[in-house]
Amino acid sequence: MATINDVARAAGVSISTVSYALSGKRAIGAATRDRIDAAVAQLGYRPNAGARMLAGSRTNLLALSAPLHADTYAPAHMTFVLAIAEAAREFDYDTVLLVQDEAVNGLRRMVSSKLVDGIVLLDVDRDDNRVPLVRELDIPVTLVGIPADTAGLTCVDLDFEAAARLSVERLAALGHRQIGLIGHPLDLYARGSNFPIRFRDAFVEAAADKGVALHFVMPEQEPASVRAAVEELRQSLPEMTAVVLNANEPVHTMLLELLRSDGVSIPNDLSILSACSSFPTDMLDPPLDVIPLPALITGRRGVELTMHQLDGFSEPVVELVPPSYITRGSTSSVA
Amino acid sequence: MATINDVARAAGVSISTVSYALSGKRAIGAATRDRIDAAVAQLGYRPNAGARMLAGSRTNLLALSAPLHADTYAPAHMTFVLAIAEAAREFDYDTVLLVQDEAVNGLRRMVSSKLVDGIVLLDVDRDDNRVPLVRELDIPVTLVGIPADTAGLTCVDLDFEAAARLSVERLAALGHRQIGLIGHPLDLYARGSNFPIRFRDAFVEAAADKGVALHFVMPEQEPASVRAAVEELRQSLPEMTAVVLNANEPVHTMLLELLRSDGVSIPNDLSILSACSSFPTDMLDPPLDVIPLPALITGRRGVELTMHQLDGFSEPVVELVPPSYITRGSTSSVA
DNA sequence: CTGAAAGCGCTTACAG
DNA sequence: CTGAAAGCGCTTACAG
Repeated sequence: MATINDVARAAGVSISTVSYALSGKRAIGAATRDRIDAAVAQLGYRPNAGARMLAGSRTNLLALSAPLHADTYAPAHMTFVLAIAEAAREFDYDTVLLVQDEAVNGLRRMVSSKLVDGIVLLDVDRDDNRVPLVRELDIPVTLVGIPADTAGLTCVDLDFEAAARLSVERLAALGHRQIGLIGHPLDLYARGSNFPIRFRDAFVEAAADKGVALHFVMPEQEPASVRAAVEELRQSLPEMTAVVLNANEPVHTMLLELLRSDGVSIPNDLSILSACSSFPTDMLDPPLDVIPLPALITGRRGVELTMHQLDGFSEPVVELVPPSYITRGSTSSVA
Repeated sequence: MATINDVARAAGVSISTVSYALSGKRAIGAATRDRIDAAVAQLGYRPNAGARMLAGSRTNLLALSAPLHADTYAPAHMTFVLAIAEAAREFDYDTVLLVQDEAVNGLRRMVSSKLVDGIVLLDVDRDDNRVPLVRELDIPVTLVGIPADTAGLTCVDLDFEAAARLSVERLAALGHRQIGLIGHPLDLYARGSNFPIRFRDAFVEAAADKGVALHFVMPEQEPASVRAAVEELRQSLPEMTAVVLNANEPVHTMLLELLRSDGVSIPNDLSILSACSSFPTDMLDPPLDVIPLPALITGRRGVELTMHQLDGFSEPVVELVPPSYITRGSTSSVA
């Protein structure tokens, strides 16, 4: 493998000139630059990562802490991981993946061995055990997700509270007075999971504000449980005209299948809105109105905020991405 | 951050002694070792990753090439990624994640910058564009999955052919003479995806061997498509008494839901076997007999084979993990 | 616009 | 059992 010495020799310059030509950190004569570029291309030279880390101030490596809980929904999770790894590449960074219980130890290891320049945390719980560690770490960190106490932290996430309000407001404006809310499985809330709780609480509040009757169910991801949940909604809200889903894709499919076999027509008999979904709802039958969870946007933003910190921009911020509403014809006004 | 010099000074020894004490590469006096350990603990010393990479022969970093196709099934994929990242940790390795179109360029970058000691490839197609590159790379590589031409490559995967034969043999032994096979969506086969094709071809062959009538369908992951597939099976095989699923979890759920609403009793009316599934089939209703796709085993084995190569063990091998059959009561003999 | 040289923090022969 | 020292391949003041 060619080294910077080989390139310097081939181009007839010193290694510092090669280094500067490659980093662009000082002006280089056109002829010199051409000779260097040619030598680099011909030798297939690529700087040695270890040497660069040791001599320079950057490792060009980013740690992605992605602990996976038993109840982690893989597709959404994968979208975030992808978004972050790809965004990192745009800044010429590679991503070191930290999983599972390695969460806290792994972060410590990354930092004290100076392997990475920054960290992005995924899957942040309200009361996340990585947060205390992150506070004392002297390295750029961004949380994708909002813990209970954000003091001193840089965070980014969809504005779930605004998404919940938007859900209620849209349906209330269409005349709906009884709305069923289908949430995630119970244990997610019990564990202190982040966004399901934020969404639920804001939804309850917005419903109260708008004078909308609300019932909340948390089915498991299986047909029988979804069926029972729908029954419960019908019992509690005899005049229910709309359902909001803050749930995973399989629950959507099961619900639509169930309504179909019950002969329920959407949106004539029932309006349906999918809230904070990371999967495409236009593939469903029928396609559903949706307030997307923009994993690509928040994931990428997590990387950008980390890079900003690397550039010395270090004021902690909590960035909330405003929700958007996409119409697919699954809601209508009450007759 | 403490360096090896700080530790050496605190322990009253030379840095080489510290280095050897930490690596265990030569004998150290008990008293000396104690002083070094104490200094390391007190200073919170951890070797600088860049310096280690540059001076040593190992980077302790493994590249995981995990391109995600549009039709990648996230849960199975995530299980592999997890298995590999965790197995790597057991060898004191961290994992650099390479995604998407970065596939080929990313590998090149890893190798020429000497960032990683080895590579594991996931999601290997029959005719994978990473394979030619990997052949010319002078670094340990293991493919999890078997490409069409394995010359010179180290690969590991479930023995899908054996799994297909095992499926047919078990059902044939129970007296089933007409078996429906529900595969993955059509485009997977069209794209030259790896294991679905291997499974299908071996299944067809084994069925012929056993004199079993077979019909093969490839539904999309939606209720209507699964329903149509089942109809097609019933048309083609009027005496069908068993169905084998080589499909993703949602298709399982949809099929069982559909059979339930049709009043089909399992296994009395129909035997069902889930083949090469990476998710737990005992959570289904009813639980299904399964030949598991042991992602944890093959993923971990992929890492182990890479480590073997690092230790100088470099004969290319194709390791096929033998399938196992787990009974859950969803199959029975034909009356 | 370019070069000589120090130094980043380790590992590992070489010596004793 | 331990140490002094070379060297890994870069980056970046320091000089000119």
